[in-house]
Amino acid sequence: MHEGTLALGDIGPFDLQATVESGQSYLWDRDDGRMYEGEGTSAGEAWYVTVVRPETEWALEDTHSGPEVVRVRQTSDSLQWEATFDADRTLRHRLRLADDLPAIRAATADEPLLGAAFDRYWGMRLVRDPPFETLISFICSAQMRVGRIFEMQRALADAFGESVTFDGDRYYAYPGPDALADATEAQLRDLGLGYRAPYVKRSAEMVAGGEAHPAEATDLAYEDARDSLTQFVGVGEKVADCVALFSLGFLEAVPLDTWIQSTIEEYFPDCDRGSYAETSRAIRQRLGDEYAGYAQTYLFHHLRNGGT
DNA sequence: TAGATACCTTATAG
DNA sequence: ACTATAAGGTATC
Repeated sequence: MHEGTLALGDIGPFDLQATVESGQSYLWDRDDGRMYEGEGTSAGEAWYVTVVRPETEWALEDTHSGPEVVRVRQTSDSLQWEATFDADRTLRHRLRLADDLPAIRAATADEPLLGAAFDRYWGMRLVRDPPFETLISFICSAQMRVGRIFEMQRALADAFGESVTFDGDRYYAYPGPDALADATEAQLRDLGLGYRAPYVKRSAEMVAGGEAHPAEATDLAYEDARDSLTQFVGVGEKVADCVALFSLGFLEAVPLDTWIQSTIEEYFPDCDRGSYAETSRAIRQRLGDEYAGYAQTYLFHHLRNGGT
């Protein structure tokens, strides 16, 4: 068992529950099994656990080959973790612990609604999840409630993921491209994916067959990256923006989901330009260009939890 | 190119 | 109980 502690004094403002339960990542589970039961459910100092493949996140180094388990919880003054490997760098990377939150907030728009969102969830970070996992989980997110999206990813991992034991318990890694490409549409539908089942299978086949990989968009200019990501089946502009923002590090990406669209109607009506691309540009500029995606994520979480 | 419609499944409102 | 509606949309026509 590896373990470690990250002092909040070094990291800066951080909110673990908001970060992993706000609907940007569907790859973490609360250890008490009460993942995503709403705001009122106190996460307290609950542990959150996920299975990672360090070699896919650290392509340049690290020789780990199999899946590894890491769990983390937030205490009054630190982030505490336990894992099957040395998870320090992985956590810093995936939870974007190096982000300078005060500087990011200062660089976004001085709007009352946004200020309320920042105040309410101050410390929430964007995540940096692996590209394939993000691609598939957001294909699944279409017309789905956040709580059910978590369930679907859990079902996918349980059905097709590689297992690994940690501290006496069995965990399942997120299935890779090959596993999902080999799954039948019927199997995926049985997990409750509905019409998203063939999308998941076909996109997995594209990656497994070497035809394309979501990570390839990383080096493109933002809008080119978004366009490139829509080549995957089941990926339109909104899901492409989610992959760009929550995985590839395009912090200016603003996924135009139903919540943000209604927010635009109510608070920023002049930003509604008809098309996705033009409205996207307008709201991005309004929220603060380079960190507009951070602003979007705070707004989304705030509004979805009843904020006005 | 812009607009309308079908699509799986589940939960909640009426 | 039963139907309508909506849920972090996309593909197709």
